[in-house]
Amino acid sequence: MKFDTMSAKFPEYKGLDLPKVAEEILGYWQENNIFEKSVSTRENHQPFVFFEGPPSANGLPGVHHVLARAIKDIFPRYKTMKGYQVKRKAGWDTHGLPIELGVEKELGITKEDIGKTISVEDYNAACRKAVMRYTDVWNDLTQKMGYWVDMENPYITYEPKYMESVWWLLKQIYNKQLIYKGYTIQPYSPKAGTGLSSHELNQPGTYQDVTDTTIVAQFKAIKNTLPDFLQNEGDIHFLAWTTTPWTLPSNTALTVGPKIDYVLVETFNQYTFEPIKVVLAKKLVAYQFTGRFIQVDTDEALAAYKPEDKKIPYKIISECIGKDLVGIKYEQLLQYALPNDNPENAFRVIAGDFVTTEDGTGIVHTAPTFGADDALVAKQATPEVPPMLVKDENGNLVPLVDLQGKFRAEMGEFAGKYVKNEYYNEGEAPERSVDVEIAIKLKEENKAFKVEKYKHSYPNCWRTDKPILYYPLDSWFIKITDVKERMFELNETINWKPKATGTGRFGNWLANANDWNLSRSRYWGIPLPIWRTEDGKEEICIGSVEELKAEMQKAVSAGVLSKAIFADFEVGNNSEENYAKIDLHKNIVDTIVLVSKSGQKMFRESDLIDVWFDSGAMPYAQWHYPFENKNLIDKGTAYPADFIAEGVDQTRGWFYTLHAIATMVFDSVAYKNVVSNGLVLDKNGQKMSKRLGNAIDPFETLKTYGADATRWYMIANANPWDNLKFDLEGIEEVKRKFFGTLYNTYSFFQLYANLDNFTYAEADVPIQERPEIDRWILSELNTLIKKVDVFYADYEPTKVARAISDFTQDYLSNWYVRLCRRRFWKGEYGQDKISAFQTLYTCMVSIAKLGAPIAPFFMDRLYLDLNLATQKETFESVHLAEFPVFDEALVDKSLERKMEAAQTISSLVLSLRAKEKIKVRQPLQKIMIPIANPQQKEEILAVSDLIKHEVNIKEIELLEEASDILVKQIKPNFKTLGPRFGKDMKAIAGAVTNFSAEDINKIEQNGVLDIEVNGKNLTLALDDVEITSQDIEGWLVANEGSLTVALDITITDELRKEGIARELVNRIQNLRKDSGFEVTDRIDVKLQNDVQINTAIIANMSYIKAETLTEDLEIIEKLESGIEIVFDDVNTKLFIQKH
RNA sequence: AGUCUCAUAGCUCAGCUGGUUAGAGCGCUACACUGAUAAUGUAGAGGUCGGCAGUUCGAGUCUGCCUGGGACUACCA
Repeated sequence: MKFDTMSAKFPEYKGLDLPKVAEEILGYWQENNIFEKSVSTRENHQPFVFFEGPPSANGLPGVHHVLARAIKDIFPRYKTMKGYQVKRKAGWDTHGLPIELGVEKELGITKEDIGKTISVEDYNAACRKAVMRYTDVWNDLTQKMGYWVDMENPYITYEPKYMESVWWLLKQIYNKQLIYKGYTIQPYSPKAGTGLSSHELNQPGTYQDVTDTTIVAQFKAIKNTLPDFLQNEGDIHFLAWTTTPWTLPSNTALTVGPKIDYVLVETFNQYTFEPIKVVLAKKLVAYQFTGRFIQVDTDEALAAYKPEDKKIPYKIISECIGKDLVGIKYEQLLQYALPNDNPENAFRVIAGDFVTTEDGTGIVHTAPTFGADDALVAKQATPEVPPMLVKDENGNLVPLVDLQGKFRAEMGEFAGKYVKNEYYNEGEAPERSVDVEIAIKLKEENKAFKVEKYKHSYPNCWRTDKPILYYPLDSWFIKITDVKERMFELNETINWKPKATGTGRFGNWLANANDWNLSRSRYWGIPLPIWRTEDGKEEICIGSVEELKAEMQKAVSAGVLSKAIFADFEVGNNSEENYAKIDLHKNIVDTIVLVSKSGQKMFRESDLIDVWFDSGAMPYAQWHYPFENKNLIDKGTAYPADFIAEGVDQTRGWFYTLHAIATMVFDSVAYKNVVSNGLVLDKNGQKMSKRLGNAIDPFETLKTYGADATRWYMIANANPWDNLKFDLEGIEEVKRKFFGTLYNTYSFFQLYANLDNFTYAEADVPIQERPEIDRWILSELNTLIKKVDVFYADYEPTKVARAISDFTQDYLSNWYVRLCRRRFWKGEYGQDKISAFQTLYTCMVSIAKLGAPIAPFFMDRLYLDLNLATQKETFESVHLAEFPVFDEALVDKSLERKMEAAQTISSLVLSLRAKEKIKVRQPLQKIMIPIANPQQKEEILAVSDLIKHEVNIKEIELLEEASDILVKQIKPNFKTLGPRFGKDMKAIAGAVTNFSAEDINKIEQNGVLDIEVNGKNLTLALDDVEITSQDIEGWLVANEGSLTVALDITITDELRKEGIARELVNRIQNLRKDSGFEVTDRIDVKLQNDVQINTAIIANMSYIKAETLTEDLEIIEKLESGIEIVFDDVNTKLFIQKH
């Protein structure tokens, strides 16, 4: 495509084809490097920093990416137009479990095969290849949707430079002593021998209903630790329920809800029939004492119980709250082992907020080795409750269950048994599971209050289909708990859109943040750069390739490493060639053995770093900081981000990791403004998914509707943070209503501007010399510019789109152009016409600029087309142009009000005409409008010509308020009266509504009126009431708000003739058009004689001729050719021909 | 289960610090207009503002509870 700059015409189009516009403009951008220029022309301008959250190229893009990326695109474009330089580096997230799982599926292998049937090297190579599979598709979408991001030099998380920066960051955190290795309870599959990520746990079908043996166990309190009020009650047992009896030997605490009510109940054990006193939540007494139990009130009833009785009596003897129980110690239930550390702190009652009274007993059996909540609550207790960990053969602390899921040797008769029967091989499982055996044992020892089967949902390993175990695993953590307060503080300075996500979801999350588990026992990711001696006493964290080389050198010298790798890597050489020589992935760095200070071998900790750390590191790693581009970060030119945007689902993902790393390493925010966008649902509000078949293909959509309509629809329809119900019909509507209107406006302009050779060659018509309506639309335009600028600056794109489209449709098209049509095609090419052209041109150029960030292709087309003929600006693209500047001098609020009044009045008159079935073509004599004050009078007079023309009436009569033909109505002003009179409001409202015409007159004239309500005297000011003229006696009246219009519907003979003349003009114009005449052709007209029209024609001859460019008009007795014309009582024939 | 979020006309959405008659567009019906015409105008139908309580002279708007949709986190004796 060519843009012929010498042409002086505005291009003409056959129709609106948005996809074609997008395609052409995209080609234009590419040919002329517009994107590059949008950055390079802003060299040395203030930077506006944007971070691109990296998508994974492993999956295909969906429509939701179009929304997310439209938002990411809008603000950088806006800021560019505002003069900022906005660099936008694309990025790819290349590591992580989804990629690994995808590769495993493709290769038909499982995790266990890695390192066996396939080398880690080959496996990683497969991942590397797989992850960039769809980059072409992504690049294609990026271009077609008009997303400007630098895809030439993206950051890629698997590149050595990126990984080196990640290591550096991690080392900074390590040096601040925020990294430690510790246990955490994780889902673990004993059969697969691996921990499961939450992602794996969320696979469909993971949770299944299983029936387990559950036990309500009796834990015997130690007497001297009981509070006073329980001292004299004899033996007391706590009741605690478990669905996993095999964890009972690992019990080290009981947890109660501090605010929950508990009771002491006296009764008998149903298995041993021994008398017992038990503690449980008050709410759950009825739930536990079912079946054979019966409540009694007296000690006698209790005492009367005999073991052979069918019913077992129970009696509530005292009550307390959970807090009162905290600190009580109890005897260990199953004494096989003691915790290795601080056993004296075990076996006591602690408090936990997670305790509920939904089921069980309200007292939770707590085994910190096998439950995440348990571990947490045990840790929070003072002193800490130790987990049941014992020393193994090597002196390491381990739980009572080994990694195969078997009880350890300490477990006596249970030793060597699997804790779940499902873990045995087919046919090898014993008849009684460990759970059942424990139940029997407890029953015999008077330690089981109740044993029963219970059905609940429990997660199974998606690979082995066996139940998972919650098991403590070794992991590396970042001590977020140490920095969360600072994170919370820094978060307060971030501008979140919407606010609630920041203060609510994110803020709350920060306030209760747990330590960040960095470890992933996978293969394809950034390895933890920590090497450790076997005893774990010495370790080193590596923060650069340079450091690693130095350490390897030491290791070689010490003889623990045979040969240092990366030998030909030159330290300090940041060239791509140099970095191409190294690879920091697991398969490589695991071969490196380092030497400790004391001369021992150190091996790399085998885990990888959580991929979320990768993405949170991008502000620095994308620049290979601090090894290169140090100033970009240190001087703040590329950090922190002014703006980022992603889906709400990233709140605890990317938004979090960015924030965490920035806080820990730089004590800074990573971003100042963040927009979190909602989901894209289908038109019924269902989540889009391939499975449901309701997913929309983004390419299809862009191809059908074009990027502009799609983007405009997505942005205008709902706030970015609300979920979008995506409906193709909505795009269709946007196309028709907004782009169609704008296109029509342009076509209209183009048609007449080209006819008159308007090229904006003349000097601007001074604003004072432009007609009222021009000044009005320019005033509205500037009001719009101001609003839009504020909305963009405030990250409110939806408000921007709606404001622009309201202006375009309501003000520009439906009012300005409609009322001004004649000015464009009638009369001389003089000042008025030039003013009209200039005004409309200005409006359209401004709309192009204002809307360019949202509809980048169409607005550029519009801008270029307008500019083509005028050469007013030298920019090659609207995106290189400057954002319109608000000119306060052009804003005339009073004029805006006047025009609004004109519109309201016109619409009232039109509605009256419609009611009376008097068509607008029939002129009427006058309307009357009551006015409240001189200002209103002046305002209506200013636009009276417009009104007269618009509704086809001859005169407007303004009625002063004193006029007695007005019927007035009065209403109280609640806003002023309410606060003053409170409870008396109702009475006052009643009184005011019942005011007589006399009362109304009085308050109007005196400005005040004294009234008496509820025996109180009070004074009403004019402000306290609203007076409107509701009616004019004997006239046809309509009103809206405070405006009232009365219409004179008498049609005089003269008016009737004029109506006929107008009707004829209309028919002639239609015929001209149907005959295909040019707008400028002059014609001759012949009309057949009709009694009705002759006098009308004669009376309005010059008018008819002027309107229709008629040279000769003849009335002929009998017209042979010509078309028949019938209206009202008229029946004639019409013939026209070129003069 | 917890945290957050949403709920206004058949559909998509406005509704400012509470002010008495809740708006717009689309769609539907009827009528009009016709040198922007695959547009436009006017009128009509269509709402217990998710439900229940409370605060208030007054609640779509503030508070609490409940119901339903969604997101995230967790998976619990």
